[in-house]
Parts: sequence; C-alpha cells; structure tokens
Amino acid sequence: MPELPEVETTRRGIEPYVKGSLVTAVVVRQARLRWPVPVELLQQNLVGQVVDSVRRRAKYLLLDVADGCLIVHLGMSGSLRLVAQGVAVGKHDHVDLCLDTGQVLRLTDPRRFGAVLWHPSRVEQHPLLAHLGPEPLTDAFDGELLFRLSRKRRQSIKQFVMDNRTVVGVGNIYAAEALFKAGIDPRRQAGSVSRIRYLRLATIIKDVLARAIEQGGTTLKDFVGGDGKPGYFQQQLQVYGRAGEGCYRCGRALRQLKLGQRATVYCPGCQS
DNA sequence: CCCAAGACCTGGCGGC
DNA sequence: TGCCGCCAGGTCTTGG
Repeated sequence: MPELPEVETTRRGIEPYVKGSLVTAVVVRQARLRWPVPVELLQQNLVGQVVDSVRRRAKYLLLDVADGCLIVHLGMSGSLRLVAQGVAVGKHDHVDLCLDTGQVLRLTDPRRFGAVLWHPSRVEQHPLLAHLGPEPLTDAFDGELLFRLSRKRRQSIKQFVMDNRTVVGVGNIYAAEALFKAGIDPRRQAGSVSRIRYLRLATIIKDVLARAIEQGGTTLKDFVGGDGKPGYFQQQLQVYGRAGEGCYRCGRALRQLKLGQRATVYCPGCQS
C-alpha cells in the first residue's frame, strides 16, 4: 500500500493528534511482523512518555520520545489510524498505542511485512536507516546525483531509482510513472542514460511525489491517511495498473513486463 | 562491490 | 461453490 506519499500523508494525518500527547499503554496482539515487535522495550520506554515529534525518513515513521524513538514501517499492506478508545479490534489490528487523549493509534497490517521497532538513541544511526540515500524532495537529491551514481551500473534504470541507496521513497508506482513522464524505457541500463535525461528524471520524480502528497496519496485497495480520508492520486496515474490499455499520450497499448520481480508498465511508443 | 533471486505474509481475483 | 495458481504498494538477506 504505502509509498512515500502515502506514508507522508499518514504522518500529516496523525501528527496533530499524536504530537504532545502522552502514551498510556502499548498493546501488542501480534508481535510477529517483519521482525519481532520488542514488546517489553516498548512498554518500558514509551508508557508515561510524551511524543515530542512525528517524523518521516524514507518510508519509516518516527515517533520521538525523550529517551529514544519508535520506528514504524507500513510494509506492503500496513496502515495507521487513530480510533477512539474501545473501538472493536479487527483481525489484522496488531499494535495499539493508547494516548491520554482517549484516542488510540492503531497499526493494521494484513500481510505483516511492516515493522514496529525501538531505538534508544539517535535514530538516524539505526542499521535500517544508516545507509539510506537522500530524501527525494530535498536539494540533496538531483539529477547530478543520479548521473554520478549510475555510471557503470548495468541494472535497469527502474531498479536503480527504486534502490533506497540511490534515493529513498521511489516505489513501484511512482518509478513507473516518473519513467513514463521522462520518456525513458524502464529496461534501459542505468549506466547508459545521459546526464541530460537524469536531470529531467530527477525533476519529474520530485514533481510526481510532491503532487501525489498534495492529493493525499494513491488509494489502492483501502488505503486511507491517518485522518481517514482517501487519496486521490490514483486518478492521475498514467501507466501503473493500465497494462494493455491505450497510452494517454500516443494511444498505443501499454506493455507490462517484470523487472526485479516487479510488474513494470510502460509505453512502447513514448519511452525509449 | 554489483546484481538477481529468495524470503517473509495474507487476501483477492480469474479460471476451471 | 471450491480449489489452485497468480498477483499485490517493500526491502532485507542470501548467494553467485
């Protein structure tokens, strides 16, 4: 479900309700997520603490308290919602953070690829975060970086831009969309793409992600942001999920193939 | 170091 | 209806 725009939408949705409130309890019904949820650590370190800030790094949501940080990843199918205390618990509602406001921050994740972890100090140094590339919407990410990192790389450009060491937050949907808008064939070897094309691609990646965030993310299945509102970006998708249908630009049938085990849709006429 | 494939899970869908 | 194979927004881990 969540790519960066969906995670950022979630962050913005929950921040007003979570920031500044005190954690009264942590309830873990299913500790077997991507990694075991450290129940004891969470209860010892979070309960009685005030959440100072709700941040995002890549697709990780970070809830800071005085002595450390709660790390949440939504995986493929996770979502975070605020519900009133006492709301019935569903089959895939694995973790609750109960707040002194009477609300509960609830993690739902059917596929359990998500994660809930604790880090006792500078969270940027957590092994999962330490080697991430730059945030796509900052000046640290640009076409020069893409060009430089891509030299001598033989993997496809799509896999290259989806690699979190290159830049974070470009998932399967937005990689396909950005490459379509940039007119680049997703199968192209990263190292064979020109500097000029990378400059344009970086601008497009920023634009696509920023616009998706503005629209509240892409709603696939039942994604909703923390405020319960659906996203509307799916109405803007040019290629993702449209294999076999006509290209909006040239009319040719969009094709689908696999790159790095991921479905990849592109236009044989507009992308080369 | 680079790269591809495997692994982790559940649920929904199309086909027979 | 029921079962089977395939597919799905991520990314760590393994093996060549």
